[in-house]
Amino acid sequence: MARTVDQKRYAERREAILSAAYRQFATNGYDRTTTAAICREAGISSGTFFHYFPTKLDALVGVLLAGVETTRGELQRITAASPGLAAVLNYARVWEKDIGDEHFGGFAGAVGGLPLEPSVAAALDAESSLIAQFIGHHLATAKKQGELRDDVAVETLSTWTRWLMDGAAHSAVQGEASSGELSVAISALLSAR
Amino acid sequence: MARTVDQKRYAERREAILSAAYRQFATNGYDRTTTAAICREAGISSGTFFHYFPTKLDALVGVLLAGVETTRGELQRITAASPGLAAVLNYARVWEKDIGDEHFGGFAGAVGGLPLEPSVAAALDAESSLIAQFIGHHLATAKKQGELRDDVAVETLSTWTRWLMDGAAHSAVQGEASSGELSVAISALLSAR
Amino acid sequence: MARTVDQKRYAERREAILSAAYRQFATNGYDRTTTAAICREAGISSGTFFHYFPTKLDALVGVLLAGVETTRGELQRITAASPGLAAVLNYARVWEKDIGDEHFGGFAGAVGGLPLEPSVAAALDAESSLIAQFIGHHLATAKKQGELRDDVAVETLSTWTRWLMDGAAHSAVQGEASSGELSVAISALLSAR
Amino acid sequence: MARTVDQKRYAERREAILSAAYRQFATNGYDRTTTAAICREAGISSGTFFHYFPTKLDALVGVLLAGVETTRGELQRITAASPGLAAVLNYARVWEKDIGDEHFGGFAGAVGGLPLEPSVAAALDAESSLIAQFIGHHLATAKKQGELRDDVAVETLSTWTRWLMDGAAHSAVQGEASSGELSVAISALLSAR
DNA sequence: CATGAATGAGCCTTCATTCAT
DNA sequence: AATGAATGAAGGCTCATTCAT
Repeated sequence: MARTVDQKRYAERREAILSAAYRQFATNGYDRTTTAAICREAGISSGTFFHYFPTKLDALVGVLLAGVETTRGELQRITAASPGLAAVLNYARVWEKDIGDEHFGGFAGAVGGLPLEPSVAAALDAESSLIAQFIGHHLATAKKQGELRDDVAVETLSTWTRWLMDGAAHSAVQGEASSGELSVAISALLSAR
Repeated sequence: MARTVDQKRYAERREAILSAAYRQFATNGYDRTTTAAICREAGISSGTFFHYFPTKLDALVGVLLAGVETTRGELQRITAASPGLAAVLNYARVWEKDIGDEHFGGFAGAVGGLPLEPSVAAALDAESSLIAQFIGHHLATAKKQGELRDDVAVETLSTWTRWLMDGAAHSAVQGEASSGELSVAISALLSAR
Repeated sequence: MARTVDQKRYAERREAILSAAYRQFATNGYDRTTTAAICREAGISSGTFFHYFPTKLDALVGVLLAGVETTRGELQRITAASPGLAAVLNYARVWEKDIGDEHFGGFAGAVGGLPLEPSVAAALDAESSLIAQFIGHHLATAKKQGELRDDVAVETLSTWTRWLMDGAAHSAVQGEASSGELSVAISALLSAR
Repeated sequence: MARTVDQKRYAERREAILSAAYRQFATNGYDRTTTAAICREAGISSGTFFHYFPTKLDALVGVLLAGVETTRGELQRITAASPGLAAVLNYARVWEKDIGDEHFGGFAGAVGGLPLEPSVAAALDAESSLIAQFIGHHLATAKKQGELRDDVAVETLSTWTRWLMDGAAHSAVQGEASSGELSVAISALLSAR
């Protein structure tokens, strides 16, 4: 029983630290975020921080991997609900909401500025692979169903779709809002006409 | 006479420092780049560095503004050579070459990770405004000439074009090459069919 | 328990740093005192120094405020022991001993040379107000008891008394000893004859 | 002829640098005054500064020695005009005006904060010896003329007089004005009653 | 588990002085 | 004489990490 309580307490605290770290990284960038600031925001001591994450980089990787899990869940949900082009467009809408988050841009920048540490690169790769695979899979289905234009290979269309998503994300970081436009753009680019 | 020599010498040295700073920022990120490393790479002393750039941030802004001038030159050249859709596609090819540069990605990340200092933001704005204006101008011309699809407003097409460019840049940063594809994608997205 | 020990240890260490800082400031002046020198003299690391005093200026203010407390204590002791003119003369003797200290002059100079930072000015004000009030209070009593000359207002006599004290301090800084003369001078200036 | 012009030009420029240095030292203290700031205020280049004063310390000594000359002149003037106690009181009035100068305090502090360099100490000594000798001489005369109290030795009265002057100077530095009071205090302390 | 005092390497920046022109 | 670019040593301060309690 105690074990159960401990594990719950442990998980909650870990979550709290991750959340604090995310906000700090997003606001100040990785290098300018001090572990002390994370501790303060999470309401813990520096020693405690160390219990959960041996190094600052571990905390960043933790945030990143948590993001991967969230993404995985969203993709699964969407896959279950709608196949083909609709799935991709639905995810574009989710994406658009994510990149509109006040912290998204800062966090993306914080990570981008890093000389790619292997563990960070791995987490980043995991996330983008997940998405690339999702798009590839559903566009292949869409192709079979004749939903896509015919003059360009599916693989190329997948790449272009990701470009639009990343580009929209970049715009969002610059503070240019673009509500609802992304899925329209993707549709315009991919659809058979 | 001495004046002429001095100014030339001054400009050359400034250029050399800027170049060294660019490579360092690109490789290690802004915060992890030490002024000592820039000095070493430029072959100058720390005192000389601060003679040219009072602070590390000033050096970054210097790099950025030099980039703006380069971009301005390229855009003028292209504008003079080809109007309308062709101009945009031509710049897309230049862009594709730029983002393929081994340092481009690192430098973009280095800048992105910064809590936007006003001077940095201003330089960044100057560059993107230049490009946005260029694209807007030439797409408007293209519209008049019937080169563009009719179902989407020109302003929207401009935004989508920038999305594709930024997205391709992001891909390049991730190390995914995309030789020649960008202009094809833009053409596919914009062209009247 | 641990708490008690910690607080004691903390206070002792703080005291040791303050003491080292005092000697350094007195010997070399504020600007020429390096935090490294204070650390060396106190036997601590640079990090520890900043754990106790975030900036070098904070250490100076700490020294100053500790001095204010010492002065407050002396004045209270003297006030309790002897009222009127005697109290002032007794404090003059304490003052004479203080300014004879080998470090007094240097420290006074170190502080005087500073472009008055608000926090330094405040500490300095606190000390001189304490003394001015003490002198004013006891001379007023002396006046009532007919111990003072009658041709000059009490407030003026207070000022003059402080002038003699400050002047004697200045002499001491210049290395001119003046054992026991200050209280005689004050007495000669103030007494009813 | 050219020689005369050169010498005049040299002297004027030296004067200008000294004046700029004085204001800078007074405003910011010796250590915090940069040679660059002195150059800027004097309207010269760093190289020129070096022609006149090989080191920053030399500039300070220059300022100090110029002050000694000024003081010497004042004392001679007063000595010629009035002997005995009157001379001392007259100089007290001059002193009071000097210490009221907006830069006096700062400059005094700037010098006081220095770890006594021999050349600085020498200049300071020269000035205070001048004054001590002046006071000693005129009080001896006053003694003979029966202008002084009888219960204290002349040497002691000289010391006390300097204490009052230094103390008043200290008050002035602290920003407490004391117009006209100093000579009254000295008179009250010294006079036969 | 939790705490927070302690460490010390490393960074940006300043500035007196030199010297080629 | 005058200039101002160049130097480089030195200093205050930060912060990730450790460890005794």
